Amino acid sequence: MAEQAEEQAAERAPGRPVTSVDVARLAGVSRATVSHILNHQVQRFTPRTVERVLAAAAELGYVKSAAARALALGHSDIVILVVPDTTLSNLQDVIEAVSAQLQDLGFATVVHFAGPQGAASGTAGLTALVDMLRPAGVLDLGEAVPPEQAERLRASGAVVVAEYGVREAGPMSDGNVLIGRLQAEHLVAQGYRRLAYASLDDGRRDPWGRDRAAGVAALCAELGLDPPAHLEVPLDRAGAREAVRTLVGGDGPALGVACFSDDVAIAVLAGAREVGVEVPGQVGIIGFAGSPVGQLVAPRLTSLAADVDAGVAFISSRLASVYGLEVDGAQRPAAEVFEVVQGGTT
Amino acid sequence: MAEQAEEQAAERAPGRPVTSVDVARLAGVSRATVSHILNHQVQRFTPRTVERVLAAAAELGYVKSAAARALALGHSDIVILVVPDTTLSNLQDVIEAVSAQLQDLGFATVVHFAGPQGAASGTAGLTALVDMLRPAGVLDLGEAVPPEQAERLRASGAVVVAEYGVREAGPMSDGNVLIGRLQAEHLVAQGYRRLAYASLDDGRRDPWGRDRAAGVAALCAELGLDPPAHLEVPLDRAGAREAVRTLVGGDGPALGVACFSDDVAIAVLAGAREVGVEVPGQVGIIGFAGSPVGQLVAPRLTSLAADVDAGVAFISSRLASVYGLEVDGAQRPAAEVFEVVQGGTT
DNA sequence: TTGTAAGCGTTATCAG
DNA sequence: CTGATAACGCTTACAA
Repeated sequence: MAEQAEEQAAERAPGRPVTSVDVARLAGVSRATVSHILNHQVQRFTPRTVERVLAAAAELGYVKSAAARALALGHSDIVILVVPDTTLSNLQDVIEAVSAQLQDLGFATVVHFAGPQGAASGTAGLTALVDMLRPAGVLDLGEAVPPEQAERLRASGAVVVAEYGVREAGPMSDGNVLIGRLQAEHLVAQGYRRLAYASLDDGRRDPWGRDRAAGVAALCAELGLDPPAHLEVPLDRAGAREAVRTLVGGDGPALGVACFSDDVAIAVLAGAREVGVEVPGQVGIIGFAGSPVGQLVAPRLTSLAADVDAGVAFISSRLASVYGLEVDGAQRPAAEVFEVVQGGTT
Repeated sequence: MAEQAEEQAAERAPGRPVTSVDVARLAGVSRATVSHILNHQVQRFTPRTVERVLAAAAELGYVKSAAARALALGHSDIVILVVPDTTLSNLQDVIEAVSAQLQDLGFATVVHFAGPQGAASGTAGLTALVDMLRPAGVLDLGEAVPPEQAERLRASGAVVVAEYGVREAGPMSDGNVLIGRLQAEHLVAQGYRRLAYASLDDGRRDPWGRDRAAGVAALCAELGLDPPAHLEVPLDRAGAREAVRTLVGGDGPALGVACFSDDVAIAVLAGAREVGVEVPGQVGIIGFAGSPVGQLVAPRLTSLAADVDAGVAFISSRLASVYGLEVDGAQRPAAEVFEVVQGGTT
């Protein structure tokens, strides 16, 4: 059906995009009728008219112009998903999951990559996008939108769902706290009584590290363990070596390290190898994401895998609630979303 | 200056955005004059008029409505970057590089992830997006847009820069051939007389593999070596083992493997370890991207690193030339963009 | 050198 | 039930 429609559209008007007047002509009604039927209640029209309009629209492959719609209405059905300047291993999966969920809610998603925080140009791109699209919402995956800009966007009428920052606690924050806690729980279960959190040090921002570390710290506090150390691990041998060396000084109890990602875990593993401490004997390592490459190194990584779909469901559910839409996803990530992949590093 | 302007705007008209008619009124000219001065040559107006208009615009904090502009112009300042359904390790770097470059040219970038080739939804999504946004351009990172659809989009008036496919040779294709050749040159320089190309087998598409392999093959032909074998490597232990086993049968000359990515190289390395062949003695491995994780495994990966910024500069330069903009980037990737990172696998 | 007026495609109001 | 008509804010011939 779709292919047929598109073919027809191509045959019909080479060069000019399909507009509502085309649909109106084909259906034998006025532009206003088309607009009404395509937006408001289909109820108030003759079934036959509705049928004709819908058929005509489908046949021509008609899509409302975002520009014109935004101009007339003041806002569009588009949601801008802002990706922070952060190293995210399974970024593609996350984006696809969010897009799919928003699509089910009737929103069209466009993804915008925020540049490095400093660059003035970075926020300019998003501003231009918001000005043009008047989006139904701006979803910030993690501190990509600075507070003052968020305010400016709200002033422009955009619904900014950016509660994921460290600044105000929200589901995103909760989710990351949970991740840290689950990693810590595994380490404790494996017998490690001294914990640490390892974040990534690669020049990019890390909006989630603090929450993850907080999750680890919370468990330590509950169990009466020492507060976890925090180390920043760069993805290179020398840096990893130094980072590990700072922690495995004396001959205290074995150290369990919860890592920001599998890449960081691999770095810690490399650092441990360089320093000459035994894994998992003296140091235990658990990564995050359960990425394939983690299973290819020796020894295989222990990692906390996440169900991406379920894990990001709450993001779209937030927007849905703003617009009063029904949604089946949970309001915040639960432990069932995660699962430990047992490797050889714990 | 900017803050001042915004404050004034806020004070002046709470609620309603500043339009060009406001500027015109304040400057004592017509809307047309404002538009002319703000867009075209400032030359053709009285310095005093120009001054007044500019001052008025600044004072009110006026910003052109992108929606209205798009509507009048027929297209927006938005560029859609289409990412193929491919596993790209440094995808984020590539996207950010392209975004930054386009931003400098005055475009706002949105990223569209093309679904699996078969899925009708994937191409339909892009079509809908193009119809909605009327983008200034559609940039295809690699065979994400099938030829028929590209034609259809062009018919809709979109500027499609999608010459990167294998179908028609272009800068992108050249670049990938070059990558394969440079990898092969390194392997040959290290003494390997039997080459192979290893692509990634993960269910996603691989738009660049053919060109990379062609680059390897070309060098082999020039040097009178046997044509390179081609193996598909999945990112898991068992699969990697099998892939390696098929190639290192007898006791022929040492085999040099040029890999699609560092992840694939790590998989080949793992496979070799499992099969029990020596690296770099019996098998030499060179990855691609020079990713950090490649330097953290043991032995360290030899890899062909790429300067992402320079490597993708030609993409934005293509669009710039279409719009007659000045750009300093080269028209196609050159060898200087790449550099071999010597590790322990060759 | 500057102004007038006709669109661009959609939505909302108000008649018929 | 359906259809004119008027915005929305900007660009751009064309006229003065």
